[in-house]
Amino acid sequence: MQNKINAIRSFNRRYTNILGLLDKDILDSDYSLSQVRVLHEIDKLEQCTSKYLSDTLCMDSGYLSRMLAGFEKSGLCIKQKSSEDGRIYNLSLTNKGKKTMEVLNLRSNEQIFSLINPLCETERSNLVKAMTTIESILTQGKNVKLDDIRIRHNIKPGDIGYITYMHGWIYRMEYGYSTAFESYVAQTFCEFLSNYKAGYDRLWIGEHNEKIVGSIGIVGHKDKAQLRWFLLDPNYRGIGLGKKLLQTAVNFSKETNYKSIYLDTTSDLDKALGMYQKMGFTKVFEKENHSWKDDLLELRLSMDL
Amino acid sequence: MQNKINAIRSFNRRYTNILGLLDKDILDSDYSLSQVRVLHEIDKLEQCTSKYLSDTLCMDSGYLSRMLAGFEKSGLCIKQKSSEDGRIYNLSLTNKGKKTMEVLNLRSNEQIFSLINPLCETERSNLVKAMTTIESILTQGKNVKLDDIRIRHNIKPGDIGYITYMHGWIYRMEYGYSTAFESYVAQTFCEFLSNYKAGYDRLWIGEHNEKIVGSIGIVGHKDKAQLRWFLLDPNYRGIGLGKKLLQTAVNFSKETNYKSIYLDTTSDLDKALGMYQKMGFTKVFEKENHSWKDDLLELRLSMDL
DNA sequence: TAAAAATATTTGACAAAAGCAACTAAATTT
DNA sequence: AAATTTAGTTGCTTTTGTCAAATATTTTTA
Repeated sequence: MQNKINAIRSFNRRYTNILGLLDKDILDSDYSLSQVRVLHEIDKLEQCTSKYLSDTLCMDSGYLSRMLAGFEKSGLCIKQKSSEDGRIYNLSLTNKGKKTMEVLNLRSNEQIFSLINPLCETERSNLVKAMTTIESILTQGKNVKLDDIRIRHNIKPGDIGYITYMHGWIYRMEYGYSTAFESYVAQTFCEFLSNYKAGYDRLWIGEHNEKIVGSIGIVGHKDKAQLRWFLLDPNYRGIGLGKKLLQTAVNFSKETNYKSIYLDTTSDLDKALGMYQKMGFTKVFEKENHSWKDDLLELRLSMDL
Repeated sequence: MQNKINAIRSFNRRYTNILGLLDKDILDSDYSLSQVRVLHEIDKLEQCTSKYLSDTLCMDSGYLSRMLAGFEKSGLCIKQKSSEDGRIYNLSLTNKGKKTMEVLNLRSNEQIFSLINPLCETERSNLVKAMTTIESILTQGKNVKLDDIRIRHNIKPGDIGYITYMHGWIYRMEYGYSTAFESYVAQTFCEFLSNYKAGYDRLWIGEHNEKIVGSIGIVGHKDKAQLRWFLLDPNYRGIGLGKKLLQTAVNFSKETNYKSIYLDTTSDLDKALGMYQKMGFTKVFEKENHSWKDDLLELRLSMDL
């Protein structure tokens, strides 16, 4: 634990410096960092109040009041007394305010550009993935919407390994599975890729800012489609991504004229089980399997298409 | 590119808030954030100067001068005129200053603890890994020392997939290899794990804050040891990690009484090639291989033990 | 239903933080 | 030896942020 705390503190110190450097530039403009943060919030929200700002940005309300008065005086912002509650003033940017934000955004974009410009494409991507990971963990997946997730089905270098890795840590964390399970997953991917037939086999990958957060696949066996590798990063559950992936795979199976679709799963994956059943899958048989964990029932579910 | 910039800006905004919350607490102490940052730097460095502080922390030298005078007055810090350069004053903490830092560190640790306490162990680990990734990318691997890297050889869930993933993106980035290569790597791991004999086969993993940054393995074939999966995260090169991993694998092979050690590599991995030759490996044969890329020579190197 | 409590915002007074520019003293370059 | 550069200091100023009290409105309570 102490090692982790030290690593986090080290990161925080470094990142404080980086943010400081980025903020320095903003200060070249006529606005201070706090002012820009406030303007950004007003711009983002339709219904913004002073209370909201002081809460989310942790600013003194008196300080804010004066700042907002300043914005109003310089024509960036207008205050409108709420019709429902006379204590509240709704804040919004004027056209001038919006233009100002555009300029500030442009400058900020340029800044970030020059930060990541020296990096190669892979590094940039890894950087953004890591940031996305941090955000998703610290916000526990809130603030992510289904539309933010892109689903693709071209397989790129790194995908297979990363999805195997996800199977490893997620099944370990949630169900206590051993390395043997991950090895089994790797095996299934080896088979998948060596027998891969475009148009009949497919792997879908759900990505948030290029970071893989979910997967599902279809493997053809004559007229039957096998559903595999259905997995969601725990911080991306509850937004409908699982349903969307499942639907995508089922739709593909229908379009490809498979007669039925089946999948093997285990008794402890109750959440996924419910999703399968809702989609129309029914149990075909069950048997015991102790490869990855004790007391495990292996189930086969199937659905006619 | 714009997507990445937006993601980074989103992260920066969120992290500004998080750091702000953490800093709030520090301000409960008698010291301001800037003061704590300065004290921390003086504590960290043996030879610290005002110039260094104003450069690294981006602070006004006049402001710093006064702050340092304050520290001296309250007995936290002493200034000593340099014997080599009369303009320079070396800064160091007094015992009182060190004790103050201890208290501040303790408080900061508690703060971070309460930040990550609600998370589960895997999330904490993933958080730290992501932070380590960001630091390593933005500092291009500077500031990492060999001692920071831990080498282990127990295989944990996620390891196999992650190392496969690393092979995928690194060989893609550096040599343009296709997904076929990653699939081949996955295949080798499947074989490795299904034939695994403790004491004869081994996989070493180099970790920085639990993030995998390098690997190497030995697979036994009767009296010959095969060296495999030698890989370094690009941002962790040049610190001697490659040499250490290679040495570890060679030592193990000697101790296990293998008569010789061999490896297969390709002509384009010139850096690794040099390392192998320095270690005593010599070329046995070469042949063409176009599986992963055009115009590739496959080489076998070997060394008697 | 009127008084009390809570909430959103404003205002005044003030202190701390930060920045700029001119300045000293030592070292380096010309 | 004079000019320039560098490290750090000092005086002055502005900006930023805080605290407490005040105002206006709404909600709760008796």
